[in-house]
Amino acid sequence: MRAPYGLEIIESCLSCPHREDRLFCNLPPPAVQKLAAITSAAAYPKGATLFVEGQSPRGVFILCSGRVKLSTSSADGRTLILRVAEPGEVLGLPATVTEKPYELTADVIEPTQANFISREDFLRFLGEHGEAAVRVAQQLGETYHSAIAEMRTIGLSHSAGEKLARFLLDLCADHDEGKGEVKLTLTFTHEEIAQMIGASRETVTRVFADFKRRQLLQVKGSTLIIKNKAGLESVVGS
Amino acid sequence: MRAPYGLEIIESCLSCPHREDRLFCNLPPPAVQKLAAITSAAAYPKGATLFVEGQSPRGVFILCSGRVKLSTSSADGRTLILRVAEPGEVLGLPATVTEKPYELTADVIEPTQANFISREDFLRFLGEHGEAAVRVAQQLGETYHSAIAEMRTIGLSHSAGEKLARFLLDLCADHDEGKGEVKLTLTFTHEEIAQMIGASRETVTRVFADFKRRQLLQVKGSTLIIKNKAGLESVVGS
DNA sequence: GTTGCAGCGTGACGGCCATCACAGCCACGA
DNA sequence: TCGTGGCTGTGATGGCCGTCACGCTGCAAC
Repeated sequence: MRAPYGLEIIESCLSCPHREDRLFCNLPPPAVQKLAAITSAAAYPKGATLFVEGQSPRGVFILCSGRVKLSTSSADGRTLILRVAEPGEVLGLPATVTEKPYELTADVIEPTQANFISREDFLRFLGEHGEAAVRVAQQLGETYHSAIAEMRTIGLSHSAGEKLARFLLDLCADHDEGKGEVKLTLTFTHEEIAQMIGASRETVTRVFADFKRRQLLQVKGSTLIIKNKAGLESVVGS
Repeated sequence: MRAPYGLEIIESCLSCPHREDRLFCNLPPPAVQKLAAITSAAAYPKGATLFVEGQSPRGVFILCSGRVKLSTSSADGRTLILRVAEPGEVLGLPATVTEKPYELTADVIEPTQANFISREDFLRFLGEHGEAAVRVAQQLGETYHSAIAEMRTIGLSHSAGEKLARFLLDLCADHDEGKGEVKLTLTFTHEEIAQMIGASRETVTRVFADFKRRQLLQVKGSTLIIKNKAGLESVVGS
């Protein structure tokens, strides 16, 4: 799935395979050059933290490879995971453009390479290149969309089963458009899923067991097979 | 609070008192003129609907006066209210810039006057005026912020009391920075509050009763007095 | 007036689920 | 080879809160 990037990617992450379909593709050459000039690349090990909720924004991170968990947590230690960012996404954008504190915490869960652009440079760049600002607005709109989707799975369902079903169907939608039977690799622990859907770890385990019993899905190691998508959908609409 | 606008506001809503601190203030004169040219004003009665979740985006609405409820709802009739937009806000922005369906439904709850700009005109305008695109990005960032805040009140709390306390404290933060005792007018029914915090109407009633009993707040008609803000905060952090 | 309706207050009941507690299991390293 | 730590599975328990049901108030229309 993801290419085994060598170190050279650090030199020029702008040439990574994700750029063509992402934020700053197809900008006029001078803009791309300017962007390259203010960009600095770095590698982050698993467990590293790009930024923390409440910090004043240092700038944006453009993900080249790896995966980053975006979460918020309350004083008493409860955590809510909003989403897991994949290569090509830009992190810290809302906080940077509004110049308000980061609203989320970004933790690396798979070794990651990312380009960093400082707030000052980034804002100046946006001011000088209107086309880029439009792209930024679009990306923000999409981020907002996904936040709303998350709100729906958490806020509009009474039962934990409903929430998990919604979550799994969202996964399907992202990864595959298969009709009858969808196979995907589950890269989350029950604990993490629990924090994404607002439930307890034990409940996730139990609901999974229930779904297996009802032949809705099947788990082999870390691969998960949705046997009956329609069944899951009926769980949602119960 | 809000001035009793006459009909002339429909002619030139751009001169309404909210524009100076909002989206398209301080743009260079040519941009403002262009904006005025593509803007059309209209009045909407209580109960009207500006747009519906799932519709393909027609354009953006700039609120001049009135209040508009932004909500999403599930197949089985449950409704989640995300927020209530006040004069000066721009509605439909994320959907319009991403050219994806509106993700929310906008219902007028107080007679409203709004400026409309069609999607085509708006996108062309953004492309031609980079400064405006930057403003749009900022507004989107702030909308995102508030969505995250909402997620926290719904997702990070176990008890309904916690959710209501969070909700009330957010209200305080918006309207007043008083330290000890905050007075504000509650323009929502229990039902609506329930839909905002993801609870049932009866639970909201009961929790309010509980808070009154514990001297945390006091209700007289439609005015609500937070007697003990610290107390509410301790409810949140329980 | 009175009729209707929208919103609020309150009791009873039952189910879902968070929590605690513990037991297997697997990978990994000493 | 044995520990150790992270993850998963499962039972028992209790409490919160959603739901149903009903009564109350206040307001507006006729």
